[in-house]
Parts: sequence; structure tokens; C-alpha cells
Amino acid sequence: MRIDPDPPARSTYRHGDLRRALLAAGIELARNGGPDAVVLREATRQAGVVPNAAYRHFAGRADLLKAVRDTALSQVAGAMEAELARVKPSRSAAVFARASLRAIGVGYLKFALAEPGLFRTAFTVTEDSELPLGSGRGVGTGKNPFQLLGGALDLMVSAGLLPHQRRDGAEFLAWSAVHGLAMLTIEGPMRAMPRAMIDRLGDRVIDMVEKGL
Amino acid sequence: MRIDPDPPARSTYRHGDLRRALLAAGIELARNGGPDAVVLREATRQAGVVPNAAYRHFAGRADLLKAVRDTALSQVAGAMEAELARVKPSRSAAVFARASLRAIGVGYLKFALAEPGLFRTAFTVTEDSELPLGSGRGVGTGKNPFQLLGGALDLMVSAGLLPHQRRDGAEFLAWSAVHGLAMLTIEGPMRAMPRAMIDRLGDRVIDMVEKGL
DNA sequence: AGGCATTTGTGTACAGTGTACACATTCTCT
DNA sequence: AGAGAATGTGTACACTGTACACAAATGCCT
Repeated sequence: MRIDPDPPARSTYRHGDLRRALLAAGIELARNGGPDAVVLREATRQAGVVPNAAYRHFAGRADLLKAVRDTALSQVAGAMEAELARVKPSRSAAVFARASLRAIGVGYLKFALAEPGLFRTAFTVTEDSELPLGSGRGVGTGKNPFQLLGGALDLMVSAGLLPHQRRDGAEFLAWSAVHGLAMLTIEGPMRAMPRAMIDRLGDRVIDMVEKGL
Repeated sequence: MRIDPDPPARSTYRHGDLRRALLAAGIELARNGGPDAVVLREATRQAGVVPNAAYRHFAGRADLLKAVRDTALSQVAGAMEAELARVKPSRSAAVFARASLRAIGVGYLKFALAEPGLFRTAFTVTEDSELPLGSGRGVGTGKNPFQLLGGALDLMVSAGLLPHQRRDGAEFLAWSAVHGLAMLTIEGPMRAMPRAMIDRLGDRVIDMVEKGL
């Protein structure tokens, strides 16, 4: 006697909150398995609904993935905010600026290592959707990752640690260094590197950015 | 009247060089479309062969993708070698070392921008296959990207531009910075940035590495 | 040369995916 | 109460990877 693997689990014809349920399922799928793992039919299955029901709330798989990616990006921003909130105020503007920049980098890396699936999903291509640098606002400050990083860099300029001639576009330099380390460690040839070594490299990368910017 | 879209195109029962043909098709698929675009059935179609024939030469799609990835990695190494070959010898060890390190970075970035699909494929996860840092030897020197970068860093130490205390693991720092820029520009939020600006950022990232290492 | 094992390509089949289209049910608004 | 919109269902199709049995060519051993 086979047990029906898909009990109705729901008596009402209407689901009630299907969009949110599909998005939640999609996020969970992305969490383990990354972007390729967010498969529309599985999301509907978890929501206890027939595959095509998804099309009432998303234009298609790509659209669902985009929604997942946006929340993943917000979580990246959130991780950066959280780390930023931990830097204690200092009398020295220089100390504060450096700590802030470091917090940005550490928050980014921590999230990448803690949630590699979501991190990869956050920075995934989706042919059309342009991801215009202003995506993924954090719940705390309401700023996106680019703005958070920019704020820290402004502090570096104010503190005299970064010549203002080099301020323009500095976001991309700092971002590249930290992003590269994240990618190489979670999906690149440095996977399986012991965590302690990765953390050490993270510190050194941030040192390099501070010094080389 | 429909034309058969799949003419036999081959009279012999045996293909003769199917493995190479499948690999070539896979590379072409990866070139436009990245790792997800290398689909086994399409490769067999281009080789003029039935889908299952592929299983005589590859364990499955994952195995084919791995082969494509390995050649993509070799091409990365080749691009670095090519750029390295262009630095002209100098009486000053410092000048030569800096030029070499820059060539490594420029070669890497050039390839990423010229062949984004292959570049993404080169650094793609494949659950098991560990990609042990020693993959992808270039045809010229026979060295892999990691060794090429290491060589340039050794020159930096010899020239007195990099304290030997900081030599250990320096590959990962330099690599992270350049890799991050490549990723952000080809599949990240900096796509659609004008090429001139990207090139400028490439120079600045390499400056940052030189100075901050 | 003849016979036979091995290699390589074919045919058929199945489960899983995204999604188009018609239909059914429920909600909402007048 | 009834019309129209919103939402979920059923059926269907093309596509994917891949398992299994079969067929044809190759090569090797006597």
C-alpha cells in the first residue's frame, strides 16, 4: 500500500499566500544548491500546488529566480549592516574608518561562506535583468551593498586615509578583491581550503585593499 | 515539404573521432552561453550522432562539462602566457618584475572579457571534481595559471618589491582581486559598463595589488 | 582466412523539466 | 444576485539526461 506522497495539505481551493510560499521555497532551494537548484516545479510541490499555478505569480522560472536573487542580495546587504553595527565608535576618525571598511568586507565574506548557495544566487546572470548596482537594500539602513561600501570609503577619505583623487570608482576595486576571494573559496579552486586559512586570507585581502587603494 | 534537419552527413558507421568532436561542440556551446549551455544532446547533434553515443566517450553530461572546463582553463593559462611573452626584457629587475605581474593580470582579464562564456566555464563548480589548483596547463610553458602567477610573484621578491615574509599565499590575494573584477564585469552588476572604463579599472586593480601586496 | 570478443554507434524508453492552453473554482464589486 | 477578474487545475508538448538492449564495425588469436 503506497502512501500518497503528496497529500492535499490544504482544503481551500485558494492557497492564500502562494507568491510568498513559492518565493520561500525558491530561497530554500537556492540555499542548498545555488541558482541552478531553484526549479519551478519543486517550488510548487513544496507549496502544495500544481506546477502551472506558479504562472499566476511569476512570469516563469527566470522571474522566480530573479525574485530569489533580489532577496539574496538583500541578505548580503543585511550581513554587511550587521557587521557594521558592531564597530564601536572611536575618537579617532582613522580608526573608525578602517574598522568600518573592514566590517564591510568581513560581512560580505562571512555571508558568502555561511550561505554559499544564496551568495552565488545573488550574483548570477539572468540574460536581461540588469541588476543596476542599486539592488538589494538591507533592512537595517535601507542601503544597498554598493552604498554601504561607498559610505565606508567616504570615511576613509575624511580620515585622510584615502586621497580624494582616488576616491572615484574605489568601490569597484575594493569590491573586486573581496568578491574574488569569496568566489574562489566557495566555488573555485580554493574550496576545501581549511576555514582558518580562508579567514586569514580574508584579513590579508582587506589589508591589501586598505593599503593599495 | 520539410527538409530533414538532420541529414546523415556521414556514411561510415563509425564516426572516427567522436570524442574530439563532442568536446569541440561542447567548447563551442560554452563559448556562447557558459557552462549551462553545454548540453549533451546538442553536442551529439552537432557531431551528427545519436544522443547515447556520447556515453561511449564520457560518463555523462558532468564528465563532458569537466572536459570542456579543463580546456577552458588551459586557454586561460595560454592567454596569460601570451601576455607574458610580450614583456620585453629589462636591465632593471624591478621593471621586469612589475611588467610580468601586470602581464599576468592583463592576460587573465583580457581572456575573461574576450571569452566570458569559456571563462565562466573554467571556474564552475562540479560537485565532486576538486580542481586542485594545478589544472589547466598552458601550451606554451606547460605551467598552470597558479604557477605562472607564482613565478611573477617570485620575481617581485627577487626585485625587492615584495618582502619575502609576505610572499606566502600572495597568489591568492592577487588572484582574488583580478578574479573578482573579471566576475563582476562579465556576470555581475558591472556588466554593460563601457569597455574603456573596465580597462581603466583593470589597471587600477593591478596597481592596488602591486602596492597593497 | 575464420571466428569471436571488444568497441562503438543505434533504438527504445522513462523520468524530469519549463511552459502553453483550455477549463474550473473562488473572490470581489456593483 | 450576477458579472468579471483572479487564481488554481488538467492536459499536453518539447526538451533534457540517461538506462538498457541491440547492431555494426574493428581487431585479435588461432
